[in-house]
Amino acid sequence: MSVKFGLLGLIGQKPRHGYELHAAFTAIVGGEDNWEVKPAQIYTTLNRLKEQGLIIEESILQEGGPEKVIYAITPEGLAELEDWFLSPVSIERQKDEFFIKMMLAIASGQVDPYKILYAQRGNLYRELHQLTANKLSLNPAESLAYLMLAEQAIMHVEADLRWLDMLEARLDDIRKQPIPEPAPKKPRGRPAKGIKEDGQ
Amino acid sequence: MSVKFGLLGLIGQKPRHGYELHAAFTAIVGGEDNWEVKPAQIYTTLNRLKEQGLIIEESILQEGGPEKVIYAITPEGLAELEDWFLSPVSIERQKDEFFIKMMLAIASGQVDPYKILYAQRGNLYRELHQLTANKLSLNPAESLAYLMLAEQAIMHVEADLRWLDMLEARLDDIRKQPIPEPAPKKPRGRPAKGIKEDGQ
DNA sequence: GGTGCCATGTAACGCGTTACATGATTAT
DNA sequence: ATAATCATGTAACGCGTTACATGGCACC
Repeated sequence: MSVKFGLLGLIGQKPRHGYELHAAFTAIVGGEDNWEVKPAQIYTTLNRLKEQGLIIEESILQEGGPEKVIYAITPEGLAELEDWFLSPVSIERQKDEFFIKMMLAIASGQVDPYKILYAQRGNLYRELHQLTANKLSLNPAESLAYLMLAEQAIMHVEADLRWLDMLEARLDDIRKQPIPEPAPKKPRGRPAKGIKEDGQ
Repeated sequence: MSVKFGLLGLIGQKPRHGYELHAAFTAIVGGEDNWEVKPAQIYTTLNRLKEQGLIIEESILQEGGPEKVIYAITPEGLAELEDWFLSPVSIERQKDEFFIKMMLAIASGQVDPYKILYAQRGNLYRELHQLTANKLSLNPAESLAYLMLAEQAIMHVEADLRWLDMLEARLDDIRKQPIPEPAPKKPRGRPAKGIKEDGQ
């Protein structure tokens, strides 16, 4: 959704063409290192926006160079954009692949969970180092916004590291507990709402 | 990728059928509240795994009930699974929709950035409250793993809240800076590697 | 006979990616 | 010439979602 509304918002500021939108979007998200958007996605998203009637092809320029298809926002697009601005950003769980790996390693016994944990920690420290280097390369006098982005990424990695420490301390206890397997096949039929199944 | 390898890992433990895998996967990720996997995704992923030769249809049971298609892992599947276990989990940037909203609001002047910031903060506090309530409802004696999951989510939200505080403190300064627009159209042609373009 | 679980799918769509393909302009 | 940027797209795939569709079993 971010790309869709990002483009819509940029077109809402002033009519633009695809290539320009690609550059503007990349600039807004803090450069390619932070979020690389492929041209293909820009153009397919623009087509979808057009099909949905949120933008229209305004004109095609040639100004002594390659063709440029200029898109402009429609009243419907403006309405959707305002909705988006005012609606809260949903906080999505991060579908943690690491946790699945961990649990499967514990459950199957095929791999040492500590090995996975240490690998992850090494990875996070490497990431933290890189993020810090990147942050230090920024000039706060001219790119405060990017500095904030870098700061956010760093804070998340630091949180992950602290969490890994907690996990390590409790790993042995977790291993002792029965692996969360699906509840052992309830008897068939209709348990219904108000029924106390094998009530204690 | 998590679903793909999650299922592969579960089948690697023992042959299973789709419905069972759905239950087992849901259990491993901490229940539907944490990560709801739709049956449709299970079955389509199983088909893809089969097409890739990582699993095979082992048998079809009927045992006086509905049909069950049992899948088993292949040697190729086992090899891929081991690779997955040993490869580091890539740390993905979270494609932050909130940041885009913020930057667009600042750039366009159509919406008050503070309004968006406060809305987001309210949202995060609501989320934190819910996560905390959920955490307290867990019994550490039998679901330590889930407790760790809850803890991780809480730590992330807390980090987001601290970051929002930083952002608020600097918002006025950010607004004063020129909005990061794409670099003002470099002259055409070939700048090449070692050339100092309009060197200072 | 209805409710509800067990069990399996298909079709269409949304979003994103990789890879491929085209062509014009301009500085060297 | 050729390298590099400007500019636009298509095709195929991967992953995930929503919605739809089917049918057996068993309890009450």
